[in-house]
Amino acid sequence: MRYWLMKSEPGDVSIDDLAGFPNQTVDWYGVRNYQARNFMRDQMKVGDGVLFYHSNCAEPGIVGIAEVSRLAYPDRLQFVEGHKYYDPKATPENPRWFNVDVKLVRKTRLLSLKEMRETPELESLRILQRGNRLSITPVDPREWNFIMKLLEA
DNA sequence: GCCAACGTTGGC
DNA sequence: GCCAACGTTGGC
Repeated sequence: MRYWLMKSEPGDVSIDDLAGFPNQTVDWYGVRNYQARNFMRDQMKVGDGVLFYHSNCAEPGIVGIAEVSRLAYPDRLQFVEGHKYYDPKATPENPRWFNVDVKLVRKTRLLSLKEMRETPELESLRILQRGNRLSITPVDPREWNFIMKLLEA
């Protein structure tokens, strides 16, 4: 069992969008970075914990807890010609991009990027490291537990 | 909109 | 395989 932080732009899929989706589940489409893909394809298991993070918006931060609800499978959009996420080098026989399904556990208060930066216990969070741009990053169990406590408060 | 940081592409 | 050019991310 691992823990992850997954960024989503609320203009694309927000926590409220997720809450309104059938089964409160979304296929995590559109990842086109190999490191992030590898995390999904090679490491994520059903039941892994997910911090749902709003990025590229007015109030960036963690807004909910979710879980991996389906193992990685080929991202359908890589095959859709003309789509933003189309990849001409991908074929159904040899897909390049994968996604898991993510299911909402519960919405939380906003744990803002600012607050995380001001919290010494979270210094080691990957997302806070200089220059980090990865949309999916592993979260240490200690970091996860600490964040769970912060979100209860 | 700016721009630092970083990933990808493609000529050589 | 190098590396300059270009594209993207994402906070501010």
